[in-house]
Amino acid sequence: MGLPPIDLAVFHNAGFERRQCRITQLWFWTTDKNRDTCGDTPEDEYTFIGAPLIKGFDMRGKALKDAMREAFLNFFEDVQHTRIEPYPVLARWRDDIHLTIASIADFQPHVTSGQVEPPANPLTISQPCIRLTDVDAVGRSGRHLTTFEMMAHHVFNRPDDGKMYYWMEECVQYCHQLMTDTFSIPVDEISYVENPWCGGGNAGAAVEVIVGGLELATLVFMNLEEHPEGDIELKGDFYREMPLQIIDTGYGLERFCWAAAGTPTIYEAIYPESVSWLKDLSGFSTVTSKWPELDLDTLLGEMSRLNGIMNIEPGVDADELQTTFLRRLAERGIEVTVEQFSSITEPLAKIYAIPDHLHALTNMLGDGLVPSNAKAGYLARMLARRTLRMRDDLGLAISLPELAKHHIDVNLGGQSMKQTHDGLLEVLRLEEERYGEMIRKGGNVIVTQLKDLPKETEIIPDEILFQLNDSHGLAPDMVVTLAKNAGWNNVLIRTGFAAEMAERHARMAKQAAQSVESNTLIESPQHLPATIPLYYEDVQQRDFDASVLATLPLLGDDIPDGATHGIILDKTCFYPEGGGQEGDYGSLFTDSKRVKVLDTQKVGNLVVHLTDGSFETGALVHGNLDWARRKQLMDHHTAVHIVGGAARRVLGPHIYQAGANKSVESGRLDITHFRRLDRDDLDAIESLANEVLGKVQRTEKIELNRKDADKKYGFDLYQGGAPKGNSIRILRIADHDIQACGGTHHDEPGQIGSIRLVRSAAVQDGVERLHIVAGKAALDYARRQDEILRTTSKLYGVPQHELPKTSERFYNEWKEQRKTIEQLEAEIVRLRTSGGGSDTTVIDGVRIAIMEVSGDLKKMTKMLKELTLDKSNPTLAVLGSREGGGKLMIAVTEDTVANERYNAVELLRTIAPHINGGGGGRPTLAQGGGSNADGLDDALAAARSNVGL
RNA sequence: GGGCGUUUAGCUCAGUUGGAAGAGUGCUUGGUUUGCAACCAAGAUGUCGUGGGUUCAAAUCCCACAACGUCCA
Repeated sequence: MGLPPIDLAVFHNAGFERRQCRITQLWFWTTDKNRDTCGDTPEDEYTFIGAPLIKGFDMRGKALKDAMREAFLNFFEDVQHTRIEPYPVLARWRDDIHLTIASIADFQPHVTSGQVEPPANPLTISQPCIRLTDVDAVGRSGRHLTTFEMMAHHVFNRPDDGKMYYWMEECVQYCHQLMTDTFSIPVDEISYVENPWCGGGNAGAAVEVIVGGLELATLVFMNLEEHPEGDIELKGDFYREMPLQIIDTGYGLERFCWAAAGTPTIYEAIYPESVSWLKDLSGFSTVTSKWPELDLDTLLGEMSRLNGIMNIEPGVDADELQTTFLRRLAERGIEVTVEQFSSITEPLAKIYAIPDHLHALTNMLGDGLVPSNAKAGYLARMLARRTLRMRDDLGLAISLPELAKHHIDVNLGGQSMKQTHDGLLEVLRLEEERYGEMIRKGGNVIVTQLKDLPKETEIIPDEILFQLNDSHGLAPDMVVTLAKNAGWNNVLIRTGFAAEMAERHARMAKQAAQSVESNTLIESPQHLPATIPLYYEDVQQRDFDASVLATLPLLGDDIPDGATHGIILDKTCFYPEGGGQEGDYGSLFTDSKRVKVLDTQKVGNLVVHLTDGSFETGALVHGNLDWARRKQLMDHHTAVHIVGGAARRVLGPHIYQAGANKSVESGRLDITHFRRLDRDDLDAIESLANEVLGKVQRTEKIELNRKDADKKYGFDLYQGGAPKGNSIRILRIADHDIQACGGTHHDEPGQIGSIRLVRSAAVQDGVERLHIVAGKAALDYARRQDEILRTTSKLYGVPQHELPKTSERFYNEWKEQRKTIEQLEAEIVRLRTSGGGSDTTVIDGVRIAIMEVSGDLKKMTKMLKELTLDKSNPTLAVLGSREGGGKLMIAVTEDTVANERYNAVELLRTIAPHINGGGGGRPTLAQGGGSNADGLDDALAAARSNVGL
C-alpha cells in the first residue's frame, strides 16, 4: 500500500482541483482550468521574470532578504510559533555532516529521534545553509546557490502522548495563507504537488509548492520509519508509522526574493551591489558594448527561463548544452552567435558565482572554521580557491580579503560572528598566499610533466591531467592556461574528460568506503543493567565493592597481552576508555582470588573490565584502582582542557579541539589554527595554562539535559565530539574552558602541579597538535631532558650552556677535516703516479696505473678523477682496495686513445673473479666488489698481465 | 577518514636502465664597464629529508618515520 491522496479542505475551499501531471505523472492541485502540468517540468517556464509574482517587496539585496525573512517569521509568530535563532552553518553538534544543509539538520539526530525535547514547539526559524553539491552550476544557471537560507516552521507531534499540535490540514492552510495574504501571490500561479519524500530511513507525505514554475517551498510530513514489516511501500522500501510525527518545511528565502524582484537571475535579486561592483571592476560593459543591438536583460531573462527547464548540472557536456541553448534562444527570436554567447555568459557566470561563494566562505569562517587540506576545512579552501580562480579569469586586480570585506560590508552588515573580522581577513590573506604559491609551483610542474611532449601537441594525456589535478591542485583548465604560457599553444581539454575525472574520484571514494570495518570486544551481553559509574561522584575513590554480573570471553585481536576475560560488575570506579582518556588498570579480588585489570572499555552502557582471570557470576569482589596511573591520566586530561582554553585565549576564537588523547606518558591536543605555531606561541599558551592552575580553585561539574546545555553554553560545548544521549556532562574551569566531557577530572586544578607544552606538530594543514606533559609526567620529562644534556655535556667535556656552540664548532671542524682528507688522499695518488713511480708505466702513449689503495668506493672515485680526467694524459687506472671484502675500480680517460684501446667493464669482468666478486659500469668507468680481499694481489696481477705488463 | 605527489647547492629546480653530484640564479675573487636583473673569466658552496633494508655499488629500488603540498569523502 502506498500513501493516500492528500485531500484537504483548504484546497477545496480555495477552489483547487486535483489533477495528474501530463509529464511527471504526479498529482497536483491547481485553480487554473487550463493547466495540465504540475509546474515543475521541462515545459514550465519561469513566469515571474520581469513580472514579479510577489508584491510589496521593492527593495533588493540584503534589505530584501531581511524584509522577506521578517515577513515570514512574523507570520508564524502570529500563529503561535516560537522564533528560534539560527544555528551555526558548521554543524558541530553532529558527527555525520560538516555543514548545516537544512533547517531540520538543527534538530537531528536527537530531537527527530524523540530523545531530546525541541527548543520550542511549534517553532519557526530561518536557517542559513550551505550545500556544495551543486557548486559547479552556481552562476552558470540563473538559480543555483551554495548558500541559502531555509525558512521553516517545524512541529514535533506525539499523538500517543496526546501532544498533537497540527498536521497537514493546518500546515497547508498556514502555507496557503502566507502565499496569498503576506506575499499576495495570485492563486492561479500556485500548484501544490503531491510528491512523497523519503531519506535516511524516514519517509512521509510531502507537498511541493510551485509558483511561476519555481519551487518555492516543500512541506514534508515525516511520520514513517523504515521497517521490514511495515505496511506502507514507498519507492521499493517498507515503512510503518512512528510515535514522533514531524512537520519539516523548507521555504527558500532567496527564491522568494527572486520571485519578488523578477530579475533575470536570482543573483541580481540577492547580491545586486556585488554584481554591479564586479561588473564595473571587470569592465563587463566593454564586452557588451561591442554588440549594442543585443538587449542584455531580455537575453538573460530568456536564458534564466530556459535555465529553469534545462538542467545545468555538473557533468553535463558544456558544448552540447550551449548548442541547445542557442537553438532554443533562436526559437524565441533572440539571435546570438556562439562568440557573443560565450563572451557574455562566461564572465557573467563568474560575476554571479563570486558573491555566492564569498557568502558561504565568510559564513563558514565567521563560525570559526579554519581552512585546511582535509575535512570541513577543505570545503572552505575549495571555495576560496574557486573564488580566486574566477577572480583571475575575470582579471580583477583585487585581493581576496578585499573581496570578502566588500561582501561583508554589503551583504552581512551587522551580523555577529564568532571569528573577528580581522581574523577572518587574515585567514583569507594566508589562503591567497598559498594559492599564489600553488600556481607558481604549478608552472614549474607543468613544464616538467610536459617536457617530453612536442610543442604542437593538442591533447595532454589523461594520466598527466589526473596527476596534476589530484597531486598538485591544478584543475584541467588551469593546466591548459599554464601550458599555453609555457609554449604549448595548441593544447585543449578533450571532450568528456571532466566526466571521467569525476567518475574516477567517485570510484576512489567507493573503494575507501569499503575498507572501513569495526571489531567487537565481547559478545553482546544479554540484558544486563547499565553499570553504575562511581568515578564521577568521587574522582578520588580508588576502592569499591561490587558484584559480578557476567564474565565473558574476549573477542577480536585488539586486546591487551594476557587479557582473557571481560568482567561486568553492577558498579565500578574503573573509568572505561572514552573521550580520549585511556581506561583504568588495577585489580579485582576476593578473599581467595585476585585478577589483574589490564584495561577498561565501554560496550554500550556496560563497563567491561579486561582481566587475566574470571569470577563466578554473583561473586562479591573488591576493586582496587592503579591510582598512580589514574592520577596521571586525570592530570593530563584536565591539563588538556586548560591548555585548550589557554590556546583559545592566546590565538583567537577559531581555536577548536580537533581531537585529543590522554595517556600516562603525555596528553595530546589537536587544535584548529591557520598557521604553524612557534615556540613563542607555545610559551604564551604554557604560561597562561600554568596561571590558571594557580588561579582557579575548583572545577565545576554540571549535568544538564541537551536542550538546556545547548541554550546555556552553545555548540562549542561539543569540541570533544557529539555526545549521544540527552544528558550532557559538562566540565567548567571557571570561564577558561567549558566543554561537554565524560572523562574524570580533578576537582582542584592545583593538584596537577605544572603543565609543560613539549612541542607542536602539524597533523594536517590547519590543525596543530600540542604535546602536553603534566604532573609527575612533567617532572619525569624534565629529568629525561636533563639527563640528555648531562650525558652530552660530559661527552664533549663542556658545561651545558656551551653545548650548542661546541656542537656547531665540532660539526664545522668535521666538515673541514673531511675535505682536507679528501685533498690529501688525492695528493697521495698524484705523488704515487707522477714522475714515473713504480705504480705507472706508459704503453704507446697511454699511462697505465695499477695499484692498491685504501678506502671505499667513494674515496677511490676521487682518486680516479685525479688520474683520468685530464685528457692531455690518456690513462688507464686500476685501483684495488681491501675494504669490505675487496673493491675494484677501473677508469679510462674519455675521448682519448685510452678508451679506444681499453674497456673498463671488460677488464673488470676478467679480474673480479679473483676476489669472488662482480660488478659493472660504463666502458670508461667500472666498479665492483667481492668477498675475498686476499685475492686482491692476484686481481691486480691479472690486470697487469691483461694489458701486457 | 582515504588517495596521490614532493623533499638534491642560499634560492628555483634537472638528474634517463642503480655505476664520476648537475643547470640557472645568487655568492667570492679578478677583469671589463658603471644606464638596463650588464659582460667575461676563475672559484667556493651538498648529511641528495631521517632511519633501516636489498646490492659489489643507492639521490635512484624496497620498508618505516618526518616535513611540506594536493585531491576526494
